[in-house]
Amino acid sequence: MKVSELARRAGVTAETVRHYIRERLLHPERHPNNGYQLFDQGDLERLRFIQRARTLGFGIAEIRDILDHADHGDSPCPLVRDLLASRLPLIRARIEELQALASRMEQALDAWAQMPDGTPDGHSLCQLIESFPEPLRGDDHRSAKEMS
Amino acid sequence: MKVSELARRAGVTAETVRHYIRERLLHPERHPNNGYQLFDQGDLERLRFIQRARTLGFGIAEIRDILDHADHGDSPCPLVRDLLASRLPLIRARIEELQALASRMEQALDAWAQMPDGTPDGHSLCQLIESFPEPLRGDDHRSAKEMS
DNA sequence: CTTGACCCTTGTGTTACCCAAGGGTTTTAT
DNA sequence: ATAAAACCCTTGGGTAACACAAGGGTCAAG
Repeated sequence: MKVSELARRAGVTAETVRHYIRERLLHPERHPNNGYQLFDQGDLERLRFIQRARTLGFGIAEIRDILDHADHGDSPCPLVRDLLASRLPLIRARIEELQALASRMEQALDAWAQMPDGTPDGHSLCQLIESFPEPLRGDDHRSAKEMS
Repeated sequence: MKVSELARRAGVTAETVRHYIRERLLHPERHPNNGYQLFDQGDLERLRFIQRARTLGFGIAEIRDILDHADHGDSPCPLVRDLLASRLPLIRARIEELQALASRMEQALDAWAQMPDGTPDGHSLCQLIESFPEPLRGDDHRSAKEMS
């Protein structure tokens, strides 16, 4: 099958497939005449594996490592376990950040009721935001547009 | 004060300050002789405002809008409220995604105990990942490295 | 007067794709 | 058979919010 069909069967875009090829996660054959990239059932399974790994939070470089191990006949499972174990706490931390963020937002919206939103007097930009505590240091945010 | 001092007082790097200048969130004066960027107390407050807005999940473009409104004498509060209200559900959705992700990861690590991780037989890459349900469509992930 | 500590601008890298352009190929419909 | 639709290829640029390095000017202290 060709790019678009593989993509359709896996439920991704053709661009995504081509991206994975560029990143060497997939190694399709080439039709000798026209240079088209050709995939078989194994590639479809491989792509589905990639998708599952992505939902588990693995990055492309990590998936490439996993696949390379497997391609060389080594079991990638211990690698996967370590990656999973090391990332889990980060995810938990991220969840807490976002929960704190959501709380602040709700708090802000709730507080809106008893605050005037008149024109700023030259000192205040927006009472609502200005009344929040200072970030105090530490990586926070990196959250908004990421979510599309 | 100059870039580094402003940065230090606000608890960010000088690079971040320069980035905000490039993005027109800050408009420092220039020392006529050497071209150094000079900030005053108002800029420090402005930078702190930006930090708080960032922890509330606002993007730089949105903060620029907010600041521009205020600079023109308009109250940015209604704008802020709308932005907050429209982003909150996205954040909640993102939290649920990550919680599901964490659950899958824990489930995977727990299941590890009763699974052999022998060399793949040519069909299985990693039982653990392959045994997961297919993504089934829908934007998931975008989570790992984002969290540094 | 020479370090060392800053300052400036510009350019590159990060993540996982999306999208457009320009140009060949294959399939389909007339 | 042929023309248009549909798909293929590669290359290059864009996204968010900075970090970092290079190359070069400036300034305060010893």
